[in-house]
Amino acid sequence: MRRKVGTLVPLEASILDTAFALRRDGQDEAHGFLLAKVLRDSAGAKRLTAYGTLYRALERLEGFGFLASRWEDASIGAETGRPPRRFYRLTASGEQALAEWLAAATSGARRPTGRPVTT
Amino acid sequence: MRRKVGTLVPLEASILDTAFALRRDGQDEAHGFLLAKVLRDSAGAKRLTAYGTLYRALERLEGFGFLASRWEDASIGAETGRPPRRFYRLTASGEQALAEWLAAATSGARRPTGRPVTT
DNA sequence: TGACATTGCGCACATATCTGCGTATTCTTC
DNA sequence: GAAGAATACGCAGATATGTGCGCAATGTCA
Repeated sequence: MRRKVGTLVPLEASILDTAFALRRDGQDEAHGFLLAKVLRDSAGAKRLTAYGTLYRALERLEGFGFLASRWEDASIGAETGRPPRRFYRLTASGEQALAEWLAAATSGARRPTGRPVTT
Repeated sequence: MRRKVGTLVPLEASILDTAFALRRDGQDEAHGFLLAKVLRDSAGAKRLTAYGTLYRALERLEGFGFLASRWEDASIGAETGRPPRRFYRLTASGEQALAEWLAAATSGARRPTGRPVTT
């Protein structure tokens, strides 16, 4: 898809947007699986059918410094029989990148998810 | 299937047998997923298609005191992105139960897995 | 031996993360 | 504007464990 440097691809913008919305609702951190669910529900539905896509996007966003991640306290995962979760948090530059993307989007192209942009 | 009290069902015997064989090969402990693979390979193939079945059998065996389990050091699971593993170890009474089952099996009925009984 | 109760077993799915591979889309360059 | 390069996306599968549900197999009792 060849990214224009310094730009977000729509999925990345959706992720940052979702992380932003979750934080506004008191959820400072969210793991990939949760983000996937929220995205799937809120977005025009069929968005993000594959998890691999999301996890790779999260990796990219962390690489850009737009998200920061930490592993869930490992001792929790055991005993629950649940895989360990990786929590992502929106960074200041991530927030800025989102704002810029939204600004660019309103002045022309398409909007992030298909759902109402964070009000 | 209604178990005759104090008896092992074939799957349980297969598990204990496999755990015994693995220990003989230097593997003191094994997690469910590994046991499933070994069972699937060694047994007459089609055995144990469902993991749920195995995990429930492991639970039973632990309840009987024939297996003891411990969770893998939790910090390992994170960073690898792999679910935490639960390691099972054959206990003395488990070994005895297996021996009794084998004795009962040779004097009449079917053998554990379909594969050669631990030589 | 036949009826009934018990329970093991298989199937499907949930929880989380990640990798490989091929396709499709986008950007850049001529 | 078209050709080519870069890469995001979807699909499939691996790694581990667990639960819910219904059928089938087994043991017990009359």
